[in-house]
Amino acid sequence: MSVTIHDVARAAGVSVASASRALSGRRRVTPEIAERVARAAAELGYQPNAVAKALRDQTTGTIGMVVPGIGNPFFTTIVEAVERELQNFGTDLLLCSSQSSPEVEARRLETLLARRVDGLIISPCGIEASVPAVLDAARRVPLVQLDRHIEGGGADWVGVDDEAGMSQAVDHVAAGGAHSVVFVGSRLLNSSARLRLDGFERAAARAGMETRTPLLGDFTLEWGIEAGRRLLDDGPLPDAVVCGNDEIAVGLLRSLRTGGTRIPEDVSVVGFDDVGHATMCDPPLTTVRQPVEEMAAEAVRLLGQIKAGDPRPAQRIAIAPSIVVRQTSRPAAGRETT
Amino acid sequence: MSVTIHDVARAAGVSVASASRALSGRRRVTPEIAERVARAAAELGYQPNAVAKALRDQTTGTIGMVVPGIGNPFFTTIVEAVERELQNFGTDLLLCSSQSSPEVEARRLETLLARRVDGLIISPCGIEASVPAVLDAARRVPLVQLDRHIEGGGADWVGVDDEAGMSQAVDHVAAGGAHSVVFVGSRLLNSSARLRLDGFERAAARAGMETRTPLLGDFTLEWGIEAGRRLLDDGPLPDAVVCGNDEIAVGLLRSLRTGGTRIPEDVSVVGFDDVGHATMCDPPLTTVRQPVEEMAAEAVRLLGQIKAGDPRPAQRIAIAPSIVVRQTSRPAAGRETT
DNA sequence: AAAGACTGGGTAATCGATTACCCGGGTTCC
DNA sequence: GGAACCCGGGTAATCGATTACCCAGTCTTT
Repeated sequence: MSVTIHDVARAAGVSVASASRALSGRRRVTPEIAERVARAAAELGYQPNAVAKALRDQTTGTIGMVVPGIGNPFFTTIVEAVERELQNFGTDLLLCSSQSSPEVEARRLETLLARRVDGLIISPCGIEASVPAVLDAARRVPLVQLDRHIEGGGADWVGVDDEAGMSQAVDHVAAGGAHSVVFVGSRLLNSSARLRLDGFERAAARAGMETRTPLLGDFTLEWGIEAGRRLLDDGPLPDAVVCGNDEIAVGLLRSLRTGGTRIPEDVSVVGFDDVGHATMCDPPLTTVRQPVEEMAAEAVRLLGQIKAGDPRPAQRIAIAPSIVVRQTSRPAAGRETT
Repeated sequence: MSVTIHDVARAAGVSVASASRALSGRRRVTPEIAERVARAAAELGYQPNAVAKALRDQTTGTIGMVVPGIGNPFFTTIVEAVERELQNFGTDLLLCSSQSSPEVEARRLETLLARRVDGLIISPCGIEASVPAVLDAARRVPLVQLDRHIEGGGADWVGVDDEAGMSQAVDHVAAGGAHSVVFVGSRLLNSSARLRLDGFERAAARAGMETRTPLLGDFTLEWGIEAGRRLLDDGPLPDAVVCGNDEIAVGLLRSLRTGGTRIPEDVSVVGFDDVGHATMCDPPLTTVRQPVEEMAAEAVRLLGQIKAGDPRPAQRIAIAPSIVVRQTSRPAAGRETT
């Protein structure tokens, strides 16, 4: 059994109230008592019970975070960013994975709420399927959606302007001389998948580029590799491929190159996210960078502003991404017709 | 304010004791009361407060896990495996990153203990630096070390037999005809780094192979790339390179190949861990597989056996790894002298 | 010098769920 | 018919930290 404030008080020969005051410093005590309590606490190795404190204070000092999975490096970087950001507030992170399943997601939200987290940050795995669980949670505790979001405006959101990002990607390959472009992304179950495809299609139309039916699978390396093979099989390659995320782009790169395609001479490839290893694939990947630190900071800031139960209009904060040009795309200078 | 069991009891017109009994089923109540309580709970949307329950029961239903970082894919897979394993027990995981810093690690352990986790799983970031924090934590709560461990036998451990793994790696390249081999690993701050180097050196000596001074950096892709460049600069390449983990191996592969080296014709490369993308790099990586699921299951099982404060000799469970041969190493058949 | 303000101490209520303990009414058994 | 038991209900203690509230002593102020 561990040592409580009663033990400390007894050892110091004072009441629990004095012990608590001496330790928290929230009311003056005589130096004499402060000293005795401090010594007793140190000798006994007293460590306050956070559970009891949480019950009494009605606040746990934790926020819950639910992401589709930590296998995807984009989510691990955003989790790390959120964790760093929360450290400034002495708040701990309870991390859960929904394993891209709306049922698991709903269960995880339930247990986080039962544990009385002070707030929630979630990247919902489904655009429609996650609606009830997310809205229900948002009604009970401050909640912000980060990166992905549900349809409708029921809950706050911080993320990137997918439309603007896709515009940059498409305009960039167009400036590099591409006339035809194809999109390789994920099935349209979540908001990122949907908005990036939409953004791509609008941008391609605006740029007057020729497109084909998009290839939609998962946001994984495996699907990128598979999609590359399909492109090779399906006859003449497009001038450019714009991908829904970097995992797909890296996989695609790999299978196009093993198929003998030169990147970027034959085909330009652009990713999305700018995860760590985008710089380290071969050749280094041109991609649309998500300002992860800024998004995390903004999400935490917004979370702090929300007062539970306050019927305030939901905010949507879309941060502008920027393209970072590396070596999988032809530069604007080298304009050549195919 | 959220709905408590008192609200449910009042709505159902019974005492809190009856409400609690009806909901938990831990003592019989009349069907009449059971029914009324169930209806009241459903109507009010009652959800038990896990904080209050934890305080009363002296158990939180959570275990804490501390890993050096979730950027390293090996740790994300092992975290996922542990999470899956714990689900079977209705236990939640509180995940923390030590950011490879013993100070951060000690702080994280403190806050997990303050939150009264029922147990701890840790992969200590330092072999010596983590000793006090780990032993102190182990004294207060069931604790098992997973993968990495501190020196001495002060706390239980589940991991892989690094020595055996390295033997397999070295014997495999030797069987493929290699006469010289170099080790590329991490600086010797943690147990994995140290034991893998030791294992490598003993195995190389036993196999009668020529070695050079090992290259030691970090367990990262970046270091693998850098180490590859150094090998290329330092004159004639060895017949084989054995790496401390897969990240290093993948990076090394990349820079050796861009330097014009053929893999595995000129140099065999072997990794360690068998993380997901080892199959998907180019060419697919020969590596020593860690049985992550089994390790996670064993760690959870062991954790369940430990009774806090029970002075029981610490156990060390080393699971045998096995090499998985892919295409970065010459097969035993193709024996050729260089 | 008396009244009021201030200081620093202690007692006990509080947070919410569980459960030890008690009690009254109905059965059972001799 | 009366003692012993069982069953199912309620009251209140418990977990540990914080703090509202109270009180005694001291300091100010007029």
